[in-house]
Amino acid sequence: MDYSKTVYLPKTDFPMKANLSQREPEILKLWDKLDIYNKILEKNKEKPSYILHDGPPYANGHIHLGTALNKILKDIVFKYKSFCGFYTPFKPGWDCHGMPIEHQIFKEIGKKKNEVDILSFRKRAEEYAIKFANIQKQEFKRLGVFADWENPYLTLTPSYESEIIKAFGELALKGFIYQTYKPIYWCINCETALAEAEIEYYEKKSPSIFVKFKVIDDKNKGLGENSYFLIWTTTPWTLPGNTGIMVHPNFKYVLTQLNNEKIIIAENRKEEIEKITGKKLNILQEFKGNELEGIICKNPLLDRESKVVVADFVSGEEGTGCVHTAPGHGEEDYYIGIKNNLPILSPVNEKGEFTEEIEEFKGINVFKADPIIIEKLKKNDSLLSSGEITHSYPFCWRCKKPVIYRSTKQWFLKIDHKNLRDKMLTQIKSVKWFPPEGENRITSMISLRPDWCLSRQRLWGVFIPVFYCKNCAKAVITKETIENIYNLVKKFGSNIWIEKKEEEILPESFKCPFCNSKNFKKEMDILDVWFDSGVSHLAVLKEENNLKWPSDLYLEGSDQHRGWFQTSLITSVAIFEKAPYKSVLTHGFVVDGEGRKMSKSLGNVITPDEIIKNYGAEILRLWSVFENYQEDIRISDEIIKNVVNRYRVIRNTIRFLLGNLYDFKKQDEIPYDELFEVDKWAIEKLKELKKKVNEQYENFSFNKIFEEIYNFANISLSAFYLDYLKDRLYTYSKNSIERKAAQTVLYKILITLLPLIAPILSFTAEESYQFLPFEKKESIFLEDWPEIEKIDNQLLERWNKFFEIRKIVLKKIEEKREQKIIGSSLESKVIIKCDKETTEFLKSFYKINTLFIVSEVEILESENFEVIVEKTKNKKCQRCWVYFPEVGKDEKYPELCDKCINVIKKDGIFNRWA
RNA sequence: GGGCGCGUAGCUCAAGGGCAGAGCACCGUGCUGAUAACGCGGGGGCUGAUGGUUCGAAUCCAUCCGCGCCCA
Repeated sequence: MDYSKTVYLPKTDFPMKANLSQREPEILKLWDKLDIYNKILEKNKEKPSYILHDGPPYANGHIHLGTALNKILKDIVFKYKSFCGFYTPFKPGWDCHGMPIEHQIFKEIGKKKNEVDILSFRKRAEEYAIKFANIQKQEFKRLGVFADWENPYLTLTPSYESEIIKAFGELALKGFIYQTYKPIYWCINCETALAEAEIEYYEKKSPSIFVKFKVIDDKNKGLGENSYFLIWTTTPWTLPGNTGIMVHPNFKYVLTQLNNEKIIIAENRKEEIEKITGKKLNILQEFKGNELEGIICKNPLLDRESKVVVADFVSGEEGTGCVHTAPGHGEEDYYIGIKNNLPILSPVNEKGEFTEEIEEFKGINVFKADPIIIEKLKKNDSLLSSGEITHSYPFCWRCKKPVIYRSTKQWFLKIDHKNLRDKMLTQIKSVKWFPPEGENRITSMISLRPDWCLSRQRLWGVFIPVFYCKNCAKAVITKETIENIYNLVKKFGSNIWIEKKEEEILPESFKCPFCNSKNFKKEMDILDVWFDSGVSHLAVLKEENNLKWPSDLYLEGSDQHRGWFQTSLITSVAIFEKAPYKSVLTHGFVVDGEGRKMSKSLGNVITPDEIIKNYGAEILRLWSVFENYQEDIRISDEIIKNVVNRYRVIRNTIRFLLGNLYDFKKQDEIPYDELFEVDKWAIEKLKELKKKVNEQYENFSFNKIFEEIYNFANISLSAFYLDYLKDRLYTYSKNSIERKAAQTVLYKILITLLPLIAPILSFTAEESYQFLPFEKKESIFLEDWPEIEKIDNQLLERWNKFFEIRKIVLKKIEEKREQKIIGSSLESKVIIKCDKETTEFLKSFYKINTLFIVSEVEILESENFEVIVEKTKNKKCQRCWVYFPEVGKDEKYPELCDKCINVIKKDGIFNRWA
């Protein structure tokens, strides 16, 4: 007869096939209906808070794998901390101003910066940013991320913008803000500043000249009369702005004889210079670059000094090793100039003409000045050689004309004011960095960073709230002006700066504090967009948002060491003398299967959307913790397949647990002491898992969390405990201690496992929670985190010894299987020969044959250890499939063993769904 | 070019001076009462390269190569 109807097989509607891309939207609806985010907050509202402050992604384009990864990791932290009972409001944000959006709008409308109406342009930019913030919001929600989606922070709202004004004002009043010249890309045709993104590089023909700078003070280096530094340049027009000569501190320089003059060049450039001059250069003296530092030369065009300074980026590949330095006409020149106190000149106006600063060339276009300058150098015998060169040169993206570096006045935040740099370095030490290398990284960046240039000659951003007195030309920023602007911006937004005239933005009858004049001109530069997000801790972490300052955690990509971590720290320490975060976690970048970054040109871009459509957001969530996120995180078809595989194993284990609990009620629970020893082993393994997983959540070691859970499900459960338990679950009497004890353990495992996986596998945890066949809450996320319990290590040790022997037994069984002597392991009889101690050890295990899943075990005392497997001579019980000697002896049930006969008598024949 | 980091099996990760390991994938196989599931067994490595320190190096040192982030 068919006894399969008489065994208690698993039963559940929880499907084996996940079908995630269809099922997830259903679960999202459930969460929406429950208003799960607010329910979680409600549950913990009296508890201590844990504030994870969301770094705002840029509101441009769709989310990509990097932003998805970032938000998923934040969501995992949010869910874990809320499970642990913290009050965890999470306010998401978007960065809305700045160049990328501005650039995009210019592309769409096909106009130049000085051709547009500022207000309508800004309106368009605003619409664009809001549109993409909303798109990304939907995309983040689809990932199963819980957040206060209805109340995000946008950096373009009046309330946020007014906080930017306030922060700038505080910094200014504390003396951190100053104004000075800095070179920027400038198009003299469009008469506008250009950002890096607006530059295109093309080949250009330029003059190539070698120029002598006469030494006027050799600082006792013994150079003697008629010594010259030889420099090379392709932009003769920048020579009037020259205030220095850079040499490499470690290069070898030589003083050489050329005709009746002495020329200093790098030794390894000598041959090249000999070619150009056609003369052999005899070495008179040698120097290391840093020995030349401080020597004073004379600018060959004007009566101005030019100081020798060292810079380790000086090239040994071209030129003379002595580099003409005009701090007003180049980025590197500028930083070197600042470092060495070289004057930063800006003798060129917006049309690209020399100003009265260089009387001789006043009104002359810089490019047209080149031949004039070359001619003058030739006349005063400063020109060694002159030629032409074709090289890569920056051009304007709009008019395609060559651009120049031009210095304009810009606003800066002084990093060394009031010991800000040192204070930041101290604060960095008090912050916990995950991984710890992050501390080192940001420390070295802060130690070296230059002052922060806050000015941008752009349209899409918050205006720098400064006025210039038309009478005395001084910049004016006072407590009163800031307060007035703050109130106006809070009410009307930053457009007010354009919409209103100066006198309407200034406090009533405001007078210049320097000269009492009443005529002002407002600053038209905007703030660096990094300033916007850099003050988010001020604008967002406020009581009115139920948040608090400082935050507990910032969690962003490792590029933010230079970006947001740093800008936030600067504003925070400058204003409050304290870091805005207690800990900072960084993750690496998403790269392809070969470790290369994703780019359109490489064609290796994978989008979150593809993964969601093909596999489900759950797979993306699992991928996010699958690898060590502290390094680069790879993604490829193979990796995704791997992730999917592991997902299936976890899902199936949950399904097996659910299926075997269909008739279990909480009151059936068997107390720990009455459980079988193997059940206690499973409980101890579960405790061990809880402890490890908890530690790893605390350390944010997400990939280890999943590995632990996976190994538990796969190795402890699937490969041993569950396999072993089938006999007890399926074949013992419905309400027997064997069966109820087993179910007790499965129940405990399941209700522990679901919270442990829920922060990561949120969809699956919720889905399976809804299938629990007993009383429960509305959502898994309203459950409590499993309590950590003391582990019985002695018991685990004892069982480790058992597993060593089991491994040998399994190997021997496999040998017999290969020899086609047995198929199912239940066909085998295991004979273990071993010493007295081991004999006693093995005999102490209850029904050890069931632990090996074999029918018979014989333990014999012997000097040598040996395991023998043979085919059992017993007959197979048709109900429990175990081979017993008594099978065939009962008249009524000749196919069954004694145990099964008793079960049938007790439970009845057709008992399966009873 | 500089700073920080990474490089161990096809993939994801361990081992941090003492026999190079796990899971997945792969191959073989069992079961048919987790069945698009589950069990068991197996093969697979010049630890990115070269040189050094050491009785002994995946591990420590140097150089190089490749990759990522940031900066120039």
